[in-house]
Amino acid sequence: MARKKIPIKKIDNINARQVTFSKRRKGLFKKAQELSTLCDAEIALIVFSATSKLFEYASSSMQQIIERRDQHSGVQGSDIPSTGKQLGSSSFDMLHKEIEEKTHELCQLNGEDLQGLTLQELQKLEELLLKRWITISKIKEEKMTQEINSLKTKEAELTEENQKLKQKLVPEQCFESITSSSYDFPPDNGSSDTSLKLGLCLFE
Amino acid sequence: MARKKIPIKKIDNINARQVTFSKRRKGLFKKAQELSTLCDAEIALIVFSATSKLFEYASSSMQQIIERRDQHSGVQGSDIPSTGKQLGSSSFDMLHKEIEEKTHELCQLNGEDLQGLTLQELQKLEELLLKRWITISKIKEEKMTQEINSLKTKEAELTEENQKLKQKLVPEQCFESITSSSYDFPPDNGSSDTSLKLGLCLFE
DNA sequence: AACTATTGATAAAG
DNA sequence: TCTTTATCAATAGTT
Repeated sequence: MARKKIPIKKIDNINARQVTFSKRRKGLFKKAQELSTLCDAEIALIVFSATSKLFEYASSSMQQIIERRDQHSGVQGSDIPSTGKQLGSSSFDMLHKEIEEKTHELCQLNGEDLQGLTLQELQKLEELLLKRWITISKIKEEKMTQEINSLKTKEAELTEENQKLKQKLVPEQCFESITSSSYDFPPDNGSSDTSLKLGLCLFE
Repeated sequence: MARKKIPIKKIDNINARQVTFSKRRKGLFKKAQELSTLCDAEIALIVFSATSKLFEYASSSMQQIIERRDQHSGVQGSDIPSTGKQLGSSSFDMLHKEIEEKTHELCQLNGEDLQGLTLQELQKLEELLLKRWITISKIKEEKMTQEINSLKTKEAELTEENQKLKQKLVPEQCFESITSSSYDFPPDNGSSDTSLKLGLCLFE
């Protein structure tokens, strides 16, 4: 590029590396912004320095672009049928629907005026969305845990009541069967155990 | 850049725009790769063309870099205490722990040799990780839904049995209380309703 | 896609 | 760090 051509390999001199990083980073961000403007492209650029400092550029919202990429990857190469939704998980469907609605709302609000916002405004918006997402995830998990615990408590109480009722009945009378279906469950193990031991094999 | 200087604004001519997009995109990716190599930086670059085609470069693993960025953002501005983990959601903790362990394992496996892999190898690795993540999420939700449904079924069956046992008892004898604690639940509403209506307000 | 005249980016120096 | 400047690299327009 200048006074001399340099080989593309890690610059040994720490100082020179720092200087080159500053210069080239600036250039890279400029090129990204130009490409975005000239060709109407949506671009996200994340750079971590060797010292772990974060620099980033996004032509619109960083989070939005990342999610868009996730969708692409998911649609392209996913061999996973949407099992979760096929089962009667109405509560999750409602949550997902709600999140999707809100995301859509956000897109509409910003629409094409996204270009008019400052980078700072966009970044704040983006961070806000991320936080919401995290919050929703945590709330969802918390709710599900609560429901599971609540149901387990109910089960235990009902089982206990059943035991006592049976004790009352047995010594005094009839041995006739009381219900048609069997409901003497084995001690709670297996299918109802929430713990998952997934046989993960990351390199196949 | 060449024969003539062009203003940095959206190129009107569609053909010219397409050509410029190809050329400058190639240049941008090269610059990103060079900066990464020269200065030991971790870089992720996502580009969507105006026609929604996805192009991406990542110096290591795209997903890893995005997650690293999430952590940065999260640590900086998160006002969310980790509520989920404080409650006794042991099953989730186990899942999270497992995922974290596997991710760590992956990092160690690649280590600094990440640079030695080809871009294609890295992209495959990255896609694989993303797929794993999606799979795990879906499996997790499916398992939880199954457990909730299973518990609800148990509850219904136990309740039915209780009803029948009570009918057997009541006409024949004793009005003494059978158990010490009360377990006459109100008809299932409120706390155990999995449906969430989160009062989301995305702009505050 | 290939060429080339220019502009733009930047390595080294101050 | 900022500026300068000599050079190299990218690319707009052309073929």
